[in-house]
Amino acid sequence: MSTTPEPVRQRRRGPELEAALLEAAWDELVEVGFAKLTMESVAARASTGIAVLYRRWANKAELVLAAIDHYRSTHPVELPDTGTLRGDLLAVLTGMGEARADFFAVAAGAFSELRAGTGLTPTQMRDRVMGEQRLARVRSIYQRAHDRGEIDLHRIPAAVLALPFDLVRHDLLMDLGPVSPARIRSIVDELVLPLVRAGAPGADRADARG
Amino acid sequence: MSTTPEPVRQRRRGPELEAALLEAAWDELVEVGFAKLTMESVAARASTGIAVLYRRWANKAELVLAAIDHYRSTHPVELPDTGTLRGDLLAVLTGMGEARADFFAVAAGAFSELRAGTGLTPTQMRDRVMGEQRLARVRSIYQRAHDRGEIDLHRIPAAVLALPFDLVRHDLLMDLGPVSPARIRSIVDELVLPLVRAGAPGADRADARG
DNA sequence: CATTTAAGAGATGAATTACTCTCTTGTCAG
DNA sequence: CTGACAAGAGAGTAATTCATCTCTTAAATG
Repeated sequence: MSTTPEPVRQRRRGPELEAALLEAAWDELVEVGFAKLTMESVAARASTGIAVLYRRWANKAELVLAAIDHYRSTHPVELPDTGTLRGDLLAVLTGMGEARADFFAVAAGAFSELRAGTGLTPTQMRDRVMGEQRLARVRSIYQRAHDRGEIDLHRIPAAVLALPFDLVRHDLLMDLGPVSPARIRSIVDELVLPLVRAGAPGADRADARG
Repeated sequence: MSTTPEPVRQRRRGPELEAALLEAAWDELVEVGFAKLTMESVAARASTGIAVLYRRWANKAELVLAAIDHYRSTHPVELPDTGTLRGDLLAVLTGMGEARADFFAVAAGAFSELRAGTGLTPTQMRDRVMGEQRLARVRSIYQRAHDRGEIDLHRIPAAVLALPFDLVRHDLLMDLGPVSPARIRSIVDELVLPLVRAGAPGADRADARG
């Protein structure tokens, strides 16, 4: 009976509190957007006071930037391994559409105001918000397809490799909502696969074989 | 000597004044963005008072929306006729990159704040700002190529036709600046043309001819 | 247990700004 | 020439909100 008296924590502290603050800020961004987000609305949503926010971030722009970073790093796009290039592309684009729908809606809305608040150039701002990875992380998908002999990587233009991700990003920005499975299948089957197969091993004039 | 005394107009009126107001608002949008644009800054730039603005537009959101409309309709994307699909695409994409660089930078920045101010949904907002044309206007380029026998229009997926414009739009949104000629050539020569030729007249298995 | 740190709560200052109202005067219609 | 309309100029209001500061008290540290 004399076990630890279970310390009913009444106050969050450190990383736990910080995560709660950033999530509150993110939720405010999604619901009301950058302009209508106030330090008080974030503090109220996190059930705390604005002093707690200013103790960590110098101003609204810094807080929002940190909230965007936090969301991106806690909601990564999964890199699948299905065994085929087509399967990998369908999976990663679907994951990207889901994991990044809110992200692009928020980032697009806060972009120019954040620039004004931080003094960064458009390019700096984009790299800061997007994580400046772009093609880098997904390259492994193409590398595996190359190793399997599905494609000849060094014969495929970079524009082709970036194409599916550019288009999903485009759709996310234009619709500010999820990308339909039909659209993803169209991108893969009608655009990417025909283009990569034009440069597939032994496919220079592939059809001339028959 | 008794010619008309050349009425030195001291006050702009009607359409002339309205155009000056909308251009002043647009310039403010480009220079300082939506958040930092104030009714007073627009009025000052147009050398008038804010009452003149409120006599025409009920609030800041309406003014900005009108300024965006005005810019789009006074800066249309040229639809060239060069005689070849490749030439037409290069020309129209170049024109789009130039005529729409500022446009996307401004529209992206004002988007979410405008939504809050007007109460429109994201899709309504997009159609309002973009003019909901998208593919419609440029279809004539493909139609002419079809009539010349360059392509077989009804065998080409819609995603292929939209591709170049989606990508230029993507680049404009991501870089918030002009699209390089090299990138446009890459889009046309490495992506669009290989895809449309896959569906060109008598090209099902074209290379089997040789 | 004593000490330090920071969380919770909120009052306050200062600046910005959307929007209204007033008044004078130039411009157009009849 | 006259009357209606709106441009030009600006004062003023009301609300919002970023940011600072104070004070009490819970929780971590040794």
